[in-house]
Amino acid sequence: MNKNTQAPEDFELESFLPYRLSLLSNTLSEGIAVAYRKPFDLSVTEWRVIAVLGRFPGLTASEIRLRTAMDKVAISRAVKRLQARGLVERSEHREDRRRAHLKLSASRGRNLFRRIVPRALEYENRLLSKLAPEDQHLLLRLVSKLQQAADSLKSPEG
Amino acid sequence: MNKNTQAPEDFELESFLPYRLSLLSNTLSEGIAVAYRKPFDLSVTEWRVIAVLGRFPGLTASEIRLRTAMDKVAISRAVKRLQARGLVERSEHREDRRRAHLKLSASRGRNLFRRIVPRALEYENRLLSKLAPEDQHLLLRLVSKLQQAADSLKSPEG
DNA sequence: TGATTTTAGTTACAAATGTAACTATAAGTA
DNA sequence: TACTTATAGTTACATTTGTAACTAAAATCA
Repeated sequence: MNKNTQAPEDFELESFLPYRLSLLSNTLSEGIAVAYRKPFDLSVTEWRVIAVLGRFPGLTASEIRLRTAMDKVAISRAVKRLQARGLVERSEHREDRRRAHLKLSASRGRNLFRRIVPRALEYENRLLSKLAPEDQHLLLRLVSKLQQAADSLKSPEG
Repeated sequence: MNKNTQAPEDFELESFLPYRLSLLSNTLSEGIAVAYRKPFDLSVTEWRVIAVLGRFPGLTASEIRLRTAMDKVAISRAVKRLQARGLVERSEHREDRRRAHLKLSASRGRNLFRRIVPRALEYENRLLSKLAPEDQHLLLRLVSKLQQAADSLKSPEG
């Protein structure tokens, strides 16, 4: 399935799937940065927090973590900064004072969200439009499959 | 091609391609780390330098950069550490004293290379073996296509 | 040839990220 | 209830990574 045989001397990094996906992911990352980092001064983590809260207002930090596989420290930092910028608000949790519900602020936060999402989607669309429609579906299906496969290898005896 | 419409409120990060590829790439990264980071104390960049020099002995740092899209500072640091550990050797460039040819040391360096490559390939194989053979080909083809697409969007008016 | 610009690679500093320890609260248990 | 353990989230520190400035050598050019 790629040029690599089992002979070490023939190993080609360029054909190695983890390397290629890492490259691709970095390229896309740079690409969408144009949608949020440059114009709105947001880090990747901050954008993800905004994206998740835009869709699911009132989540706690832990719930964001469950949804995004981001680190809890990273989330804490992102929320702190977003709050300081008046983009995110926190409110008390009724029966647990350790937690806090988070949501985009009605004006600045949600406004930002509404401006970023179309840009992000536009980038994704421009990208996918370079593939034939059937390839677009295939790609997403295979990415899902591969993610499953990779996850299963993490647990003992995948 | 995914669940995202143009309505911001419906945006689902989980369906957003750049996000999914970033997740996938991170999962694979952790996965192959078992092949080189834990057992041999190598960073991703260090492993890449070793991989490239294993295949193409005598490259200069700039040539490594051209082949791998890694940053020149990152390469410089990786080479420095690998050299200190006796894994990489440098030799003078005949007609340009700014450059240096790099290669794995005959014993320790090449030895390491020969031990890592099978582990890396084994991980890749285990991963790909979870996909049907025709899906394996498809995946690699689509990754290539998408990389091309992403690259073309970087230059003015892709 | 001498002056200027480019290139290879390194060093120094700043910013981002990861890891561990910590605080506060809640839950479990005896 | 008192005591122990677990959880949510933060803070502090170490490590990694990125950016800019720098050094040395080579190439260009007048």
